[in-house]
Amino acid sequence: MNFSKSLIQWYLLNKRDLPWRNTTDPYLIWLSEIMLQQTRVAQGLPYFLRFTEAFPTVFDLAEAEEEQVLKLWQGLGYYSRARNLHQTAQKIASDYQGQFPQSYSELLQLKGIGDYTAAAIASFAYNESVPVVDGNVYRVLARYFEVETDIASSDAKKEFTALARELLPKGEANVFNQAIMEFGAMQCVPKNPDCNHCIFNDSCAALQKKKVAALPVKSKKNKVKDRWFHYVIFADEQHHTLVQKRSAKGIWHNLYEFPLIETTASEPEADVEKRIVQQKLVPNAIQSVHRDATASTLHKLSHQHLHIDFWKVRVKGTLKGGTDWESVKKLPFPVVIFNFIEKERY
DNA sequence: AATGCGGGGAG
DNA sequence: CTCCCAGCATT
Repeated sequence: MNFSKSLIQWYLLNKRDLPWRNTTDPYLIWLSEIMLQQTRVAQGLPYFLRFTEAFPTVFDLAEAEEEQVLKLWQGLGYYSRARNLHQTAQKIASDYQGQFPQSYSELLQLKGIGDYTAAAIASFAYNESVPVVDGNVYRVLARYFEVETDIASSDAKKEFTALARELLPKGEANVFNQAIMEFGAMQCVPKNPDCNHCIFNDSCAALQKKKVAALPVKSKKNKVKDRWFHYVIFADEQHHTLVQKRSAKGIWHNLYEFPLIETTASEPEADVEKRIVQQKLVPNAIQSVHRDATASTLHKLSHQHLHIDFWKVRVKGTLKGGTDWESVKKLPFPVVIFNFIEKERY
């Protein structure tokens, strides 16, 4: 039996039962695909369940406030996905009467939908014959066919897409695309795959040449930038505090945070304390300033290491624009900040 | 063609 | 610790 037929047969016997596989509703498929970009199924699944409960249809999502969407997305990361999701829902609701476009090329026009996601929706919802190429597909094909092209290079995408297109059985895009990704996620895993119990252990080129661990080739190395965040948690006489929405380009766009003093290097506590007092973040008289030593943490993102301190500042009177703690908890925050908020007792 | 964007799980 | 996950937008 050929590669594709074997793969589909394996899939039908071994596939996981996942909620977005029991539907051809493009809304649900779209939602799952956006959530699963660069995200493991185990991490995305609870979010998918919460989203579909909160927003059963694309109209429900379109009518929501962005803040509510971001709150539900809190902790999943890559928040531009949530913002684009919301924007696109509004476009589908208003320009398309709630009906998703039904072709790969039309789907590709929508915000947040790239080559992979357009192919996934088109094949899963409409069985259009377009190949999906994600991290799983790179790995499975690179190993089985011993493709040594650096998958971080620009032409790798074309090469692997062309290969996947050739392998796509006519009329079976839906099941084949699901199959090759599931195979990559469950069997042909990045580290220490169980090749002894693989259906392709007599035909996989990488296995025969003992190159499984070396494929796929991926060159990328990312430089990590260090940043120092000093968050100021004010508390006035009403036990209210201050939060602000991050509006600048960069991480956590449109999420909330406490007033922030960022330094380009680690600084002595006394210097930071001086900054907090001298910057006059609020007009109120300051009663006390101290760093919450137990809350300090190193938060690691893919490209940044954030050295985060939390400073508690008691002030006299009433903070202008202050918010009570229970209301604060309802806003969308980066997880590292939300973890602090949840531990905090007021 | 490169870079920025999150958070977490596996080894 | 490193790698990488059902990638996309921007430059």
